[in-house]
Amino acid sequence: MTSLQPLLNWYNNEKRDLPWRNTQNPYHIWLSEIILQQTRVDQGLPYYLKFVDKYPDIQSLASANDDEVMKLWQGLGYYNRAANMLKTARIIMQDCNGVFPDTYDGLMDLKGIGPYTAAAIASFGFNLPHAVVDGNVYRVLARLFGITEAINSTKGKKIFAALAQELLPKKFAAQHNQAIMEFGALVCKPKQPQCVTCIFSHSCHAYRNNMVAELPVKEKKRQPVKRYFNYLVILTPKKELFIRQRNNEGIWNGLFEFPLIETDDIVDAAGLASHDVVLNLSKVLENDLSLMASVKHQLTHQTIYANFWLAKLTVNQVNIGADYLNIPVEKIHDFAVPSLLERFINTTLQLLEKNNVA
DNA sequence: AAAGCGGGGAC
DNA sequence: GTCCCAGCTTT
Repeated sequence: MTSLQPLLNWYNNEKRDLPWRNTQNPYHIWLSEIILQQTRVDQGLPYYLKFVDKYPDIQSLASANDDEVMKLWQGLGYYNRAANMLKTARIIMQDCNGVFPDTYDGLMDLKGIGPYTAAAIASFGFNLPHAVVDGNVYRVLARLFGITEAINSTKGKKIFAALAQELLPKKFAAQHNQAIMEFGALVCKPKQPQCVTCIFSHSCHAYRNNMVAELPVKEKKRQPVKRYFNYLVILTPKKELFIRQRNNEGIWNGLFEFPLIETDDIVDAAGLASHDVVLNLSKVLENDLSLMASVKHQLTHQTIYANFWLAKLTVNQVNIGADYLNIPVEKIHDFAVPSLLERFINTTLQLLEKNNVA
């Protein structure tokens, strides 16, 4: 295996029709690449269409409202991507006259753009000879060449980056980069790769040596931690509730949520009574806190057990802190919230409203 | 070098 | 349940 020459022909015959292909508009390419970071094409596609429609150029994005962008990003995950995208759009407007940098190094200076995305924009947008190395490329090269170095080790990253660059046909950088990623997504898949009909089956090191299932090698990750969230759904007589924007550099940064009490273990209503927010409410509660829903939510590195507690008040005004917003129940749909809350809002809270129990 | 960051699809 | 996806930032 010394050349990936058959790849371009395969790509021309088998490629999917995707809206960010066959354009050299750096803004559109950048937008698609940010959205697709650690995100499947099927999942990212509707978001790409929404963003292009609402923000057709970098100027419209740069002048957008932060919370509005976050709302459009809701459900896609890795929310710092949206914040960094907005920062970068504004920097390009202010410092670069609205024109995207057209060099790899210039792109690398921007927030949210790393080695992969810089190579992608450089090749797709400007046809510069920089090889992309994403999850697909790691897998394809590891198998074709039988590389057992871990793809998430420093040494491994260097080896794969150098090999990818060496294999790049410099006159066809954009096509080749698209092709190898598409090949990884459609043929050389993580599970059940299509080895029998693969164009490289005669030369693939992993296939010839029965190592396909073992490659690529990845150093193991740690165990998810368990967290226990208690959300207070505080309802006033005139049907308003309280939310707050997360601003702690942790998960869901920039999203909104109900008042949250995090505990070290599962607690009941009595176990919440000693916390400040509940103490502040205690004199104006219509009943004790009642459990509305109990939900398990799996993130990559955290397992969140969330309980939603209904706190019906006898008064409309209550002082639980300056950073809380007091909004009519139906306005919750205007705010970007974690998927965990979105599901609760569209099920349990919706029922509560409909039955007019509130 | 290692940790942290989402959500969903495939198996 | 596990794995992984057009990765990047921070420490």
